[in-house]
Amino acid sequence: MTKDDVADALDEIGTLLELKGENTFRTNAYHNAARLIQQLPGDLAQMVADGKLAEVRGIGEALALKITTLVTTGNLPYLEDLRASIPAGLVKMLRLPGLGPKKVKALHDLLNIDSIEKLKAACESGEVAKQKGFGAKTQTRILEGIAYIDQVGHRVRIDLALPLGQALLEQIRTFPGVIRAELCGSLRRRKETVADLDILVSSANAQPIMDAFVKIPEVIQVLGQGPTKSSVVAGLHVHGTKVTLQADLRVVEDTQYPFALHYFTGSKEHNIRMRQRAIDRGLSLNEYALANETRSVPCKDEADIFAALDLPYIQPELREDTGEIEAGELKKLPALVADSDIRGVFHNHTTYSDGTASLEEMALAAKKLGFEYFGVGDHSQSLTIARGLPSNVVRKQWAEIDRVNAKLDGVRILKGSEVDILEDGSLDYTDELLAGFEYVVASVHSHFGMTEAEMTARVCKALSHPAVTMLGHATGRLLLKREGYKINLDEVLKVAAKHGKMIEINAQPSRLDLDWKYVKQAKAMGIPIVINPDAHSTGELALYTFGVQVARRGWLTKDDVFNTRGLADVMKELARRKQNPIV
DNA sequence: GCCGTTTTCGGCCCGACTGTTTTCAGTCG
Repeated sequence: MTKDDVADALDEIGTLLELKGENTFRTNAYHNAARLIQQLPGDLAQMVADGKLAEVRGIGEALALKITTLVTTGNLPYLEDLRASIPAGLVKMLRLPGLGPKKVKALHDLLNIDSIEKLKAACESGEVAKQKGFGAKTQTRILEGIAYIDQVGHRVRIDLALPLGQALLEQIRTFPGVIRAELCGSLRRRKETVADLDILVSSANAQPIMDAFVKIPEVIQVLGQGPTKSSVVAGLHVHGTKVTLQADLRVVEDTQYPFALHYFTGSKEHNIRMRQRAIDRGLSLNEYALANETRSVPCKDEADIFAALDLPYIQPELREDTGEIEAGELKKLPALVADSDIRGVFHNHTTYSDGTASLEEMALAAKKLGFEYFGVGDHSQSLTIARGLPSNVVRKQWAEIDRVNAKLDGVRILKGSEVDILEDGSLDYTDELLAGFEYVVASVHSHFGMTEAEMTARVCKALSHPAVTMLGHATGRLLLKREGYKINLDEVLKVAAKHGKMIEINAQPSRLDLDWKYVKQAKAMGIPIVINPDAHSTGELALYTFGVQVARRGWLTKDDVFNTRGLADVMKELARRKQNPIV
């Protein structure tokens, strides 16, 4: 059982207990434990075996026992019993906006409703509105929610959400009376996907801004409008995709803005820690102030708030309560890598395989972005669907690279390949041909259905090959579409560290693996990370920025990322690795 | 369910908005 599986089980227990009407502090303990497990570094089974589980703050005797049962047996009778006692439809009903555990439980107790279908029928017949605590508006809202959940009740990738957020923000900034305005929430923390947009504005007069906001052309529906907070559904076409998201706008006084900015940036878990920190110092922190009955600490920006709580400024990407508070106390927060640190890229495609631009076009586009090197990583021969290169074409490409390099100025093409890791873990070219590349990206593109043990062994075998420089997209996931293949990344990282291999952050916004939680782990193990756009066109080279965001969420500094090095340094290191592979 | 130099019991972050209410519970973030 993976950490994610265990976390899912604990989350489910928390949710089911909520539906039973349990004390929220108890249910929160489960949700909190789920988060802790997910972000735990190292091997969970090993921790369980060593009896180290209860040492984690937030996991006590009861949770340690349940987690141990889950990890060692693969299931948990306590969860099975809970599931059996609560209809699965109730959990689905929780996804409807405006319906929480209390209302879902009431609907079940009063009207025996245990599915969205039954709920819809009961609303349409007017039964729901007759119940105590419910009314006509709630009934309508539920029906709207059932329709809404099909359209927008889902998460959206950051590359699609960001343009919509920025479109709204730009218009809001032109409203009269707006002093400061920013996108907050998970978008500001640069999560891979977001569920909604949080927009914060400071102004002396909120009402006109509220009124103007709901009239923005992108606004499809107004969900709610109060004196300082409005919620809408907004939509925009981004690269041909219709993006629809809920957007919440909050307006505060300008003196309150830093507190609100911090508050609405989250994460919730980070905020709870910060609040606790304020309480420890005899103060109360909320979205308006850091104060108590006798005094209020003025803060002109977020840095002042952190300083008032004896912390250095913490970048939004780190605010997940995964150690940033503790690192801040010790003055050990990383100086995060930035877009401007990236000097080149390694994993890209040209017209030789499934790219849309020539070698020279790609190299010139890379130069335009300020890169010193452009690494070609076209597909290898067995990936015929992507026109993988047979060995004779590889040699032809090398000759062209030499010709183009001879006339290029200020950018150099590096001879690489994205070599398939075959079913048995061997590589898709002969050792002789592999020796001719300046570097090799090894990736899995086939047989996704293997067991975890098989896939782990396959990738680990490839990583032990001396010709391999780095591992390409580590899990093969497609965000919001397809789970990655089953693989034990803890084991893969161990093998990568042992053989001195690098691991890629694939910057395609639809992929973004290695996931940031493992990026952090890889850094701790001393594994160099490479940020690759996996560009199939000149325009896609710019996607590297989404990889930088993952790197930042994974606490990486410039020194942790291989492609922040200049051309001379990179060529020297690649040559050194070829001379002395660690096997 | 967790946690403890105020502790092994009694706390556990906090405010806006909505709808169904005559003062507040539930939901949401």
